[in-house]
Formats: sequence, structure tokens, C-alpha cells
Amino acid sequence: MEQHIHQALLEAAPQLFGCTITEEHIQFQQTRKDVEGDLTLVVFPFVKLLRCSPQEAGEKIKTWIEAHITGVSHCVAINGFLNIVFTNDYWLKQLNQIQQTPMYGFAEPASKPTVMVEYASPNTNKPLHLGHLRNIFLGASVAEILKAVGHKVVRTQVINDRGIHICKSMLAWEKFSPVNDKGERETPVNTGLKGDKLVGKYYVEFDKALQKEAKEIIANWLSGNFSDTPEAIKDAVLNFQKAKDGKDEKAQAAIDDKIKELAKNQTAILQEAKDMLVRWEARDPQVYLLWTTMNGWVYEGFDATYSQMGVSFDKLYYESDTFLLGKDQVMEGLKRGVFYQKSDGSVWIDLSADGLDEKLVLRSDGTAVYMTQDIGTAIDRFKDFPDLHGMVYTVGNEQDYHFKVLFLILQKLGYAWAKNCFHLSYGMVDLPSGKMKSREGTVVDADDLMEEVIDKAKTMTQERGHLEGLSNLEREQLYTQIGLGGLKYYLLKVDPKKRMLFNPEESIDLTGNTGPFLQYTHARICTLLEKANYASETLIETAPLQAEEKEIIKQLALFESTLNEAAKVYSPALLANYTYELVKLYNTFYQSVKIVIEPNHEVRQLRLALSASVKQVLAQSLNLLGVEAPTRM
RNA sequence: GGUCUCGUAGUUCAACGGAUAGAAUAAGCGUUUCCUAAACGUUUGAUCCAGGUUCGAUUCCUGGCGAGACCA
Repeated sequence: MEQHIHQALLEAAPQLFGCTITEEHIQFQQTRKDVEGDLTLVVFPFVKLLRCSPQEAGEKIKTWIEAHITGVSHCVAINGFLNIVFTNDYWLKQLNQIQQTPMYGFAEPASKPTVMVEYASPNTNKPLHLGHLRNIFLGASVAEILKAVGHKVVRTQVINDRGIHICKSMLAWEKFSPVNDKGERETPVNTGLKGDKLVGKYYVEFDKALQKEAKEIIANWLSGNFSDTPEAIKDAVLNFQKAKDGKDEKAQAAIDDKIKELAKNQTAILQEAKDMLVRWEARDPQVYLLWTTMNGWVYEGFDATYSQMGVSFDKLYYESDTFLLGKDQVMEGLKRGVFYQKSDGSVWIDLSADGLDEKLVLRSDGTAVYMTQDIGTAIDRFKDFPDLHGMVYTVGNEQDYHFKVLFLILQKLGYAWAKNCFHLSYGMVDLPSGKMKSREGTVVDADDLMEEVIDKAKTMTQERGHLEGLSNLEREQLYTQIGLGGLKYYLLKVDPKKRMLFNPEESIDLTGNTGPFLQYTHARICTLLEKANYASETLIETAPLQAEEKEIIKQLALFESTLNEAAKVYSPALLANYTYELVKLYNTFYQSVKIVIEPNHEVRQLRLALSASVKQVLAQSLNLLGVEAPTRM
């Protein structure tokens, strides 16, 4: 309808205004709730054109629309806005249409190009935490949304499975794991620990041992004992010590940190880890076996977590396979003059013309940096999937600069698809106590959190739910649906770009703007329709329509444009807010009228059709958010 | 030091440059002979500061103040 009026106005402009108008003149918006109208045309843009008051301009357009647009009942011009009211017939037709379209609002599957969505880039020595949950729920939801608007989607994750940090947990396990009476060190099987948790534990063990040794070294240094310390380090330490004189507390602490860094580098245990990395890179069989074994434990653990989260992937990338990629492309780009080489042999790109800095893409010793790897990986993916059109990287906003540079480099290397790469940047999740810090033990573990929300859902559901007739298994599933639904909705309803606060208390609330609130409404409609034995049939188009009923149809009609907008800006939050609005309207309606027990057949049929349509759209959008829609609760 | 992001009720979040800045929560009051009260209705409360652009600014620009991130 909006399109229709838009087009009609463009065509009629010469006759109506005496001149042609452009797209920009025609601005539609949703009518405010407290005034009459179904669609609002902003009149201000026409005022200059017509050289008259906003009120006069409004009246003029009003007369024209009322006379020429079918489906419009009448218009009201106030304060520079023209509120257009559609006929009841129009809205009933809309409802009929929604009801008869099974995947209403969705585009034809695979009608748009393939897009790869990357989310979750876990590190194999740290169990998943709250930050990962936001990342993964966000990426998974965006993937679903892109599918819904017609894209083919490849969901992927990159696993950070190599490097010095992996060697740390491997080494700590070899050194510190107790041996049981069967002569085995700790494994997930003999400890009952989840694989990722076990490995994470040894990563922490390594750090403890490192700190301890560093402390001893510093103590030696402070007492003037510099045996075993290289001269250069000794000088550096002494210089730092001198620099502390006369500085304030904060500056002194910063210097102490630098000394600590030096001490850590002198520890035997870190040296051992570095040696192990060298052996790993040389494919030492013993180290390789340990690496594959421990990574295997971690993957089992991650799989369990993903399964609980209800997410999956189509393709996995391992850094151990891709960390050597990109060097060739850099050398190639160097030949073509995209990059330049400094006298020490390192390779750089100068992006100052684009408002950015100079950026290192290959070290002087020929080793790769993250950027090198990401260049290579991106190119590699387009080789893996020849019909790939674009990529979405779901990565935290601390990498904003990195991705800006990456996309620019890919563009300069001549890859046309670079413009279809998007960094889905999301804000950090803070806790009421501040930032999550692993060192201070304030990290919220993903498994623990999910267990907690499911537990809470269980308690609450047992208290007030309608569980009769459900098997134990069905009940457990329901608790999971509610708990996780609440958690997902809580994390997704906020604009992804924004930093958000996670309050453990609120995430499992059941009232207000929450997942369970939406689920509850869905469940209630399900039983309602069941009781009514509802079968959809074409509605009579002249039935009376109450204000509450019309509001719901209006909101239903907005689903498609909301979905498209959510896909365009990669924001599940838009969909979440839309759905919440729909549910609120429906609940108001539900409380104020009779539905199943309505005696008038025509009215009853209309209200049931309305309920069925709300249920359908509600279930669809919950699904897009990764939230399940229980049929009772 | 340079670059980027963000500042909205007590709190957590909304608002293509548009009308009287919306919700939720917390607190009070009210609604079950009737379809699930995890619901509904109702009362109280906010745009960091100073300029500028505009018919109109929470939104855009400049300068402060405050929070965070990245780069050396």
C-alpha cells in the first residue's frame, strides 16, 4: 500500500503540485499510536514546493488521496502530518492473505546468492564463556535471518588451535597432571571432567607456575642477584628501577608490570613451552600426538556446549591448517605494488590515503602476522565455495580496525567480493561488577550459565506451569526451551553494536520484555486454537473490525519489511523488538475480548484467524532468533 | 600521544532528522463465576554540558566532560 501511494504520488505530481517531485519528498512513517491513522505521510517536504502552510499542503494532498486511492477510507491532516486511514476491507484482505501464506514474509529459499557467516572463534584452551554466547547466538540468528530473506548460507567457525598458548596447556598437563594407580594422567574419562574444562584447567595451572617462577626471579633481582640473567635484561631492569623514583603510584605499578614481563620471559617454564612450539612446528610425532589428543578432548567438550546451545556449523576451519596461508598473496601483492618493503625486509601497506595507518603484513623474518593469515583465509574460502558472494564475520568490536584494514587490503588486491564482506561487530558483555576478567575469576562460564537458567526455568515452571500429561522427558525439554529461550532473547534484544550489561538475575526473569513472555503467549494461543478446533477458512471481507484487531493486523503486515531490514543491517534486535510489540498488542486484545467463547460465528472466526496468524508469525520470528516456541507451558 | 565507539527515567533497553522521547524493571492501586494471571489496566520518573546547521535535533557538525576499545 505504501508503495502504491508512493508511486501514485510520483505520477500525479505535475498535476497535483504543478511540478515534478523526487523520491526524497515522499516520506512515510508509522502513525503514532495515539492518533487516528494507519500510515502517515510527512507533509513538510512539500511545504517549500507549494509555498503554503503545512496545513494547506496537507489538505491538498488529503483531498487528492481520498479521491484517487482505493483502499483508503479517509485522511486526517494535522501538524504537518497526513494520517491516512485504510478501509476495513483492506485490512481484512491483508489478514486473509497472511493466513493463507504458509511462510508469510519469507523469501523463496536460495533465491539470493550464497553468504558465509562466521561466528564463534574459540580458543582451545579456554572453555566458552558469556562473551562467546553473545557472539554465537548473534551469528546463528543472523544466519537464519539471511536464509529467511532468500540467501544460501554457509555457517562456519574458526578454531584457534595452535600457537604458544596451546603449548602452555599441553606442557602443564605433562608436568603437573597426577598419575593414577593405572599409570594414567588425567583424562576426561578418568576424571569425568568435560574435555574443554580439563584442558582449561591446565592452562590456568601453567599460568600459576609461571607467576610463581617469575616472582622468584623478581625477588632475586631485587636482592641484587642477577646470575643467570643476560646483561641486556639486567640493564633494562635496573633502568626501570631507577625510573620509578619520584613517580606516582600508578606509574610505578606500570613499571612493575614491565619488570614482571621481563621476568616471565626469563622463566624456564616459558622457555619449555616455546621449545614445544618449535617441536610442534617441526611436526615432532610425540608433541603432535599430545596436541591431537588434547584438542580432541576440547572438541568433544565444545560439541556438548554447542548442542546444548542449539547451534551448529556447516564448515569448520582450523588455524593449524590456515596459519601459513597468505604469504604467497602478500608476495604477489608486493610484486604488483600494492605493498612495499622496508629495508629490514618487512612488508607493509600504506593506507594513509584512506585515512588509516601503515600496517605490517609480513614480518622481517618472513613470518606471518594475523593480517597475513586473514588475507589468505578469506581468499581460500572463496576458492572452497566458488559461488560464494560475501562473508559476515561475527567478531567483537575490539577488532573494528583490523577488519577495516583487512577489507581494504582485499579490495586493493583486486578482489571484487571484498565489498561484500561485513564485520558484524558486537559490543562486549559487562557484568554488574564490571568487565569480565579471567585473571580475576569473574568470567561467566557458558555451561554453568545455561545450567543455571534451565534450573531456574524448572523451578518456575513447576510452580505455575501446566504440565499435566507431559512425560518426564517432555518436561525436561520444556525447561530447556524456556531457560535457553530466555537467555537467547536477553542477549539478542539489544542492538548488537552496543556494549551491554549482563545481569544474571534479570536474564532469567520471566515477566516483561523476556523470552518466556513471548513463549507463553505462543503456548496460550496454541491451546486456544486447539480448544476451538480451529480450521482456517476465508474470512468475510465486510466483517466489523475493532481497533485492537486492526492494530494487530497492522503489526502482522509489518513482518516482512522488519525481516528485510533486520537482514540488511544484520540485527536480530530489530526482529526481537518487533515480536515483543506484536505480542503486547495481542495480549491486550486477548484480555479485552472473548475468542473461543464468542457467540457470534463471524466474529469468532475473525478472532481465531487473527490468533492463528499471530501464532504463525510469532513462531517464525522466535525461530529466527533461535528461540523455541513451546506449544504449552 | 593518534584513531574509533558510546553517554536517554533509580536500573536495563527503544526511538529512517519528525508529532506529547517509548518499553521493561522497581514501588503503589486495581482486574479471575469466562479461552493458561509467566497476562491485562492504571499512577510516578530521563535525552552529560555549551554552541551551530534545520520548518523541526536524542539523532547531523564543532568544542568540552565522562566511559570503553584499538594502534604504537
